[in-house]
Amino acid sequence: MQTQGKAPIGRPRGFDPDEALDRAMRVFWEQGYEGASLTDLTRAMGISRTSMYAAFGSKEELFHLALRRYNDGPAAYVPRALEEPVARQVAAAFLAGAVEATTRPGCPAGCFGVQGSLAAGESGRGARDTLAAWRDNGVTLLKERFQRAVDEGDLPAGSDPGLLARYLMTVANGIAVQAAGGVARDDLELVADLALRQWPPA
Amino acid sequence: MQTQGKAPIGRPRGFDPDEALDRAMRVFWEQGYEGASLTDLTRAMGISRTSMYAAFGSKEELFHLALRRYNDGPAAYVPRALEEPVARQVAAAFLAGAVEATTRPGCPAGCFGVQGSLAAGESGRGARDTLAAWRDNGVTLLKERFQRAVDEGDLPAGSDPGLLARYLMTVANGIAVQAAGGVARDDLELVADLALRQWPPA
DNA sequence: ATATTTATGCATCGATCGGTACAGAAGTCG
DNA sequence: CGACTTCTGTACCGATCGATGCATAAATAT
Repeated sequence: MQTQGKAPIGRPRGFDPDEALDRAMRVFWEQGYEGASLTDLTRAMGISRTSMYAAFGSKEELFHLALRRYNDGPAAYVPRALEEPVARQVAAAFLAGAVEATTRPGCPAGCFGVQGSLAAGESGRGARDTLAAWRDNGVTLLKERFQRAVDEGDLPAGSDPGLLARYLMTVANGIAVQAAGGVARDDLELVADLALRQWPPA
Repeated sequence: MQTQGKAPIGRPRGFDPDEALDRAMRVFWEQGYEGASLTDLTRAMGISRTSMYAAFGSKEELFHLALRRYNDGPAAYVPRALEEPVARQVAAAFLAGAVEATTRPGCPAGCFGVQGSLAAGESGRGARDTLAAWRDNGVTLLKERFQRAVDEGDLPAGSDPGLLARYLMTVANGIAVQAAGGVARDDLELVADLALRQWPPA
């Protein structure tokens, strides 16, 4: 057997789907779901409308794939933060990651998961709800991690894991809004530090 | 002289501009600048396209007027908070107002000043920049108030008014994003309380 | 070789976008 | 009463929206 696995039937693609998806992610990130037209997207992706539809299905499916790519790429700081040994470090890594991801030099300012579709007309409801669910999933992950921290004793017994998780996500989302408005990374790092000053003592 | 001032020349308006602007504000609030079509807007306002353009100029001018109306209405908690006697009460009133305004039962969830236009395509850049400037103005107002608080001694001498202002606006914006995603008022009130737990002692 | 399968480029679809021209309606002026 | 001014409803503008039909190109399969 040949592990190469090459030679798919039919005419081969003239572009790299990963690269194209990456470009699309950036356009959605910068302009939002409704603000990104098919013309904007395909121009950035370097392919025709036909090729986009053949490869990704539709604008909304492309958006979903772009979100997954964002989740696995720029937002990968979330699962990494969850792996920190104690709750306080989880919180610090989470906010530091949020600041870093929303003020990355070569990328659009802000968070895909926020400005990708926060408010929308009829056509953007799907994207909006998808992002809301994505953010809420982040809260759930943090909550479960902090519950574990309570069990392990690195959070006081009286702590409310759900509230701490919600609080962190709120600050991170606020950082995303500030970043989208052009606030500098240094300023947001100070904000993140301040937000952690009230963190429950270990 | 007659203080009545009535009898403007020409055919009188068949609608109340204030009421119409209020309806438009809600549509922008709920759907964002780009997500709100002229059809959506005029239907909610109860007038024709022609009447809207005659009275308000354009979609973008209507948006600006809607922002002013939001600023003077749902966002009036900001200047009220600034009038609190000491910094801590200013901060508490500001966040409490943010929670109240973004989770008001009869109004769209979230903040007009955030979701009205956070990311946008070419056509929505004006609206986006206008909102970013509006938010930044809020930071400036808070900063000046906290500078005064330092001078008056109800904030420690080493405090950074700009940082405290930026922090509060960040939390408020995060609350707005959470609210837009459907998080309940009670939960956000707890988040606001937690955000203030580290406030510098008087 | 021919058939089959898939991708591409071009042209275009109907719908909707923001914005207006125009005629008539509804008032105040003289 | 007209004359003038302003507002309203209809019908429509060119542009753009997301999405496709179709002929052709480029690969494998037989």
